[in-house]
Amino acid sequence: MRHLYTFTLIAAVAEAGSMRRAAEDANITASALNRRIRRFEAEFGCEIFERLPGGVRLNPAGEMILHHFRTIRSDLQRVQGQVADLSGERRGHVRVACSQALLPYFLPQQIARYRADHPGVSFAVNVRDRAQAEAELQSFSSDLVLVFEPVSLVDFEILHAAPQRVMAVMRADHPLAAQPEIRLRDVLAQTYVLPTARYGVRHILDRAARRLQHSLAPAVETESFELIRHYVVHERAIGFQIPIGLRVPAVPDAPDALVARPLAERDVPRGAVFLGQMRGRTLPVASARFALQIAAALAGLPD
Amino acid sequence: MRHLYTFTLIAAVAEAGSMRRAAEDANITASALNRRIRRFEAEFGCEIFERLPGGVRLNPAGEMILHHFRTIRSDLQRVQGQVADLSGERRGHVRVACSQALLPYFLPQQIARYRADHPGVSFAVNVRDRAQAEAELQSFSSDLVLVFEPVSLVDFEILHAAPQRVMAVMRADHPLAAQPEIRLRDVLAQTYVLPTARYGVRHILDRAARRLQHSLAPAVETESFELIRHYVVHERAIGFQIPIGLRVPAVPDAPDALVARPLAERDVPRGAVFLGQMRGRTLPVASARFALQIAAALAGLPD
DNA sequence: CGACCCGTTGCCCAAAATGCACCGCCGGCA
DNA sequence: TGCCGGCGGTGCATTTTGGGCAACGGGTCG
Repeated sequence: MRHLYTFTLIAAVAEAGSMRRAAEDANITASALNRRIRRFEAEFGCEIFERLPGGVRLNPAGEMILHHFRTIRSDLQRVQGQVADLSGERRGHVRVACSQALLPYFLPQQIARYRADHPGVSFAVNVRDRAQAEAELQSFSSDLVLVFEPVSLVDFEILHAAPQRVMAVMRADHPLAAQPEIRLRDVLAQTYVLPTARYGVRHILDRAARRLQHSLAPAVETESFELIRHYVVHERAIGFQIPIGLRVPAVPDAPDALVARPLAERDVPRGAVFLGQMRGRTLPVASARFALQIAAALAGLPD
Repeated sequence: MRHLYTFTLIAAVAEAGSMRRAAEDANITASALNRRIRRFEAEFGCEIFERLPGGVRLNPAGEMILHHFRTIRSDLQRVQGQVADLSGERRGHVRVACSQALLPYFLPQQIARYRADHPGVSFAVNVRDRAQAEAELQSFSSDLVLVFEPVSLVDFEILHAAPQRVMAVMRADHPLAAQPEIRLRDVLAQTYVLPTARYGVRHILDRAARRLQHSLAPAVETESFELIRHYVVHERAIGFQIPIGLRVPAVPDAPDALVARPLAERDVPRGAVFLGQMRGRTLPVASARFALQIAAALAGLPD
């Protein structure tokens, strides 16, 4: 929208850290940009940037302005969505940030189901770790977040929480695969593969290991759960994942097939997948409806 | 602010019901205004006015836009207030809509007390009946509402409720003045003066009378509680008011002095003065602090 | 000290917004 | 029925706004 152009530029400058760089990105000259910002500051009543040698940085007032901007922009999009909705178009766009575990099965299925009813609604799905996901909400970059074990819950309004046990993933012919439930100390004696500290699974395992006076020594540490999953086939190691990210047969049909066994709950407490939005925000219709569907689906999960 | 000019014009057109009249008020020509609105509609994606012979009217989409505008305008003012606050100026403006009963004693005292600490904060006080007050909140024309017995409570977020008995007001030499508590049927046998149906006191009395299979027949019906108060001196009638709007001696010092006696609670249930704001809105600092003070003062009221 | 990048400003011109005159339309009224 | 007045909308000349360009002063870094 035309009337938000100045705010867009302010956001660009804040991100770039320099007017000249932001001006290049926005395809205008630095002088024009500079004058827009100076004019806004005059109107608003105070400067919103600290001028430093080498660039600019938002001051506290500027931070507030930027937040205000993001609020009204998302609010305007919501209004536009509602208007489209009342003219019967039922269009919209849903932006979701989620943990890796939601990618292979859960989200594709849910999105497809939603789009079967509402083909006019498009989706943007971004993979984010726990901390990034919450930042996405605060900056209004995502409407919904679906994440295992969120970090701070500041500005995070919980729409639903689905408990998830941590599962050990291994080849069917792995020595531990015979047990229906696996003790953590048995895992520690084996070769195992872990996600990095940014992820909820690792966080839970770290705490559990600390309680056993152990520290974790993974053979491989990675950001990719897909790598974990494939790696355990090659080295007969143990990987970890939560049920929502798994679809493996209880009875394997081949020795190199994957099996998943829950970790004993007395060793490793269950975590939860949280569905959340920005606190206090009114979601666009499409996002709100999708959130309802997700919440229902999470509630219907086994376990 | 410059970037809200179009919205301001839209609001003016919506209020005036005609572009030409709104253009005159805004000191621009009708053509300029018309083009602004047409351009906005093109940008926004749909028309926001119904074109009628004789003028225009907001359609549902336009109503949403107007509400959006009022939201962001008030939000921007809040941000400006916060910015001023963090630079230590402690300025602000508080807009209160209230019932008549709050005018003579309660609000003047509270405002004076607040301004003693924060002389930079100014106030706007408007008298509104119960329904108008709630409309003021919805249109962001007032920050706070202080009203006896609100009507619908739609979008009305209750910050505090202070119970208030209905008091009968009369001359000290009135026959009923001897009783410490007055029965409604005794009142009905006398001459009495009532506020109109818009006011909470009347509403409560109407219901109470209906329970006694009576209907109210006031000698005088008026919108002004001040008139009621002065009238009962002249005709020895009975008036009504709530304690917060009264400051009369328990023991009168002259036969034409006013006395107030509570109506028996088994006849007339107590009502409440509600302090409220627009639901979900974040108030400017000054308004929020003032609301806290008012809530504390209401909580400390006798009875 | 020079090279470089930064924010900022004066000058000039293009683009956007406005004012003015005018059109077609519709309801009210003689 | 035809005229009048008010309405929203449009073409055109004009004014205002905003952007591009070049240059300045100030700061850092090599």
